[in-house]
Amino acid sequence: MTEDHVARIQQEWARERPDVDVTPQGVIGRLHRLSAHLTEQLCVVYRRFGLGEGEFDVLATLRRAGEPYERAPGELAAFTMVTTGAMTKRIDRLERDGLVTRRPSARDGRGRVVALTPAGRELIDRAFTEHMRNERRLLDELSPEDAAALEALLTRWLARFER
Amino acid sequence: MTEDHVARIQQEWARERPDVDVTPQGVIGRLHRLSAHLTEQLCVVYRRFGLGEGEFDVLATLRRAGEPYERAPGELAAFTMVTTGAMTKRIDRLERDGLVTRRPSARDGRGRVVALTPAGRELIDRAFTEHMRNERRLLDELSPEDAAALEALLTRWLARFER
DNA sequence: CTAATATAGCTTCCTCGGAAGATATATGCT
DNA sequence: AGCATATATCTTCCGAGGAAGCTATATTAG
Repeated sequence: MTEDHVARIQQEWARERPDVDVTPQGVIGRLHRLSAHLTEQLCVVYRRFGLGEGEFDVLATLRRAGEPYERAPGELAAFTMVTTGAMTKRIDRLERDGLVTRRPSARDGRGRVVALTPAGRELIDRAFTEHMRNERRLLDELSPEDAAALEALLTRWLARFER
Repeated sequence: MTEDHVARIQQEWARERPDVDVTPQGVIGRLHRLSAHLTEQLCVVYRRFGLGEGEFDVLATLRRAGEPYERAPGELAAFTMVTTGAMTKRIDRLERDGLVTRRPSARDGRGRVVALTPAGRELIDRAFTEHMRNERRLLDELSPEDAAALEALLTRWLARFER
């Protein structure tokens, strides 16, 4: 009852490798598993709209940019933490499905501008509403106090990586 | 200073979609990004030993099983949260590199037994020591109090998914 | 005992993303 | 201006995992 999967792993390591301190696993291992479970649940909603996680992320990034819903591929790659090569392929799929367009940049001859189509905007608006409903459902497994405390801790740790 | 990447995303959504409550992003978005950063850092150590994340996980699971360091492929798949098809291929690679062996199960004609070789055991013992040093380094970005509080919260939330 | 079903592992095909390099354009130095 | 370097995107090739189906063995119902 009181011991979860990660606790059992730690006990096994304590028996097999008593010379190694495995307490960091208690945080990092659980964070890793929790993230996997959450991602899996989020993908259920993405799939309902015919999207993968990558495509959803791109559409959402364009949508929240505001009118006229445009970004450079490089910006999209940086925001969504993938390489530019991966971004090219995400945009390829979205373009094929008529959700975004790609045109040369007026300012920079090397650059491209990716823009939401009306269909893309309509889809991401519906999908995002559902997505946030889904995140709310998952987060409601925690009390509001726990959620607030968790957010503060994650923010502090994350700041060490993102600057 | 006080606003991070996720906070900026939330502000943009608040402007573009004031009808949607995006507060869950504050927790789930940060958890997701943090997990990505941590995984990236952990992979640096795996790579130093010629391993990917998947192979490391398999070797570690076998190692902490204790003598004689054996598991069924299906158990390994369940423990490490991948499909049995993915596990087959991980074992293929490890077998090719001489780190594990595969033999038929004596009890169940359908089953196989995957076992660490001496080379596999030696490698994972060295890699695991380094791995925990690495996790310690990453966790030390937080104060001990914060780390303990975070572990408690993650444990509570994770329990909702793993039973 | 036989037939039906369940289970374990593997195979095939597909999607996705990373790494490295190619191409075109931009920028900075002299 | 002219050349070297930096930048933005795309291309190619490869590695890893998922989904679905295959095969062999085990288990259960009748």
